[in-house]
Amino acid sequence: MKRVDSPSGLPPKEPAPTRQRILEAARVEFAAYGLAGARIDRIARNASASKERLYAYYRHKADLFSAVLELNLIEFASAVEQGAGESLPEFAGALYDHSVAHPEYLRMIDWANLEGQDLINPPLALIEDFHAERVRAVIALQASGSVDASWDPDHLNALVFGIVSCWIHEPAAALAADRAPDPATVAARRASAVRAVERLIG
Amino acid sequence: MKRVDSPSGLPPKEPAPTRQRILEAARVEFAAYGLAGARIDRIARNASASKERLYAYYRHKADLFSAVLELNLIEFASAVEQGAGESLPEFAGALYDHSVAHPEYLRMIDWANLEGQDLINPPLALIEDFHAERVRAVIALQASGSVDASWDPDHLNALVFGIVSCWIHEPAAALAADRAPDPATVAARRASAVRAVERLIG
DNA sequence: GTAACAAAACGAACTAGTTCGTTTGGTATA
DNA sequence: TATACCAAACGAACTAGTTCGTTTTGTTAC
Repeated sequence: MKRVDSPSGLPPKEPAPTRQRILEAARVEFAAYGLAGARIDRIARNASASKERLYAYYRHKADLFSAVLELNLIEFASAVEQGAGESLPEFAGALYDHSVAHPEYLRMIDWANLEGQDLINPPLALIEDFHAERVRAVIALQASGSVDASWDPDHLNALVFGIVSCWIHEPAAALAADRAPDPATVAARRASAVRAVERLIG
Repeated sequence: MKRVDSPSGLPPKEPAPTRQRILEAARVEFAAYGLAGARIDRIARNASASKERLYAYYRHKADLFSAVLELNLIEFASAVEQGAGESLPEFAGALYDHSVAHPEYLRMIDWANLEGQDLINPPLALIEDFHAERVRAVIALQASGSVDASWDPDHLNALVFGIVSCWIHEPAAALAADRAPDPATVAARRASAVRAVERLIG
């Protein structure tokens, strides 16, 4: 019997090796439920894989969590560095857009923050690299004169991050958000975040 | 035989009714491990109470979580309204101080944000009340001319919240914080947060 | 004071369901 | 044959929640 992965004449559609399907399913699961709340059986089922395979590729649940976190950090960093060059307000806007389009990334970071304090062996280095690069970018902007040089670049970086993600963490905004993105609100918030950063650097 | 609650001549030391000891232990447990990660047995043990008593006072685990969240929100709101009146930067400073002295409150809010989306029956109203009050305060400050009136008060409120808590959520700062508060850093961050808010309202 | 009573609490065992991680037997592919 | 895989099941530990007999504590009446 032949493989029927691509029924029509469509491109081969690389059948997504089992390992990656598992990682992808784990990504969804961990972002939604965190480490303690995630269920291995659910990950395997959603990956259309067997648990036997899951444990063939990842030793522990925490191992898989760590792999997801690592992948997320890499993708997040690369996505962020796209809209990085120009100005800090533009960067904030790009970051905001990304967080709206892909909330899983910030969720995963929050989970790691709350319950992953121990199992951040490879991820930790990634975080530090990413952070260092961002701080370098801020320093460069300060040197170029477009950003107030009296700010501690480390602090300014954190502030931008905090401003962009404020609606995700502010209780009223976050809990009221039972499936109600509302394009107009999103746009208005984006504008406020950008404006806030503009004021900071002025 | 006489009561031997206070061995020495110290004040009676109201022996903390079981129910409250349970609530207090649950507070610590949930703030540390979240809803899914918390262990009922551990709560009972740390409360020096029996599980029988725990379930006599609270129906479910989620019930207890909800009670903890509610208590936290009430205390947080009242603590916050202390340093509320004056200026927005001062308010931000007070909020920052509180978050440093009592990180459990923001942790609990984060947990609720991530995994408590369903069980926020009484808490939700509290959050909305607290939010409404904060927004009113911002509007008053705008009317008095001390805060730029062109800001959406709702947004400004969220921004202040995001600025104050940015070091809690920024990955590098949060994960690097393996028991390293460092008074000087804390003070510098506080100053930056206050300064950031000053720039926003100017 | 003390006997009687009830509420609050203890503690230990127990139920029933869940969950991680492992194993086993079997199929398909190269 | 060897590798990758699956479906199913299993075991052991864990967990929420319950039950029950006993003890402590506070109150009320005598």
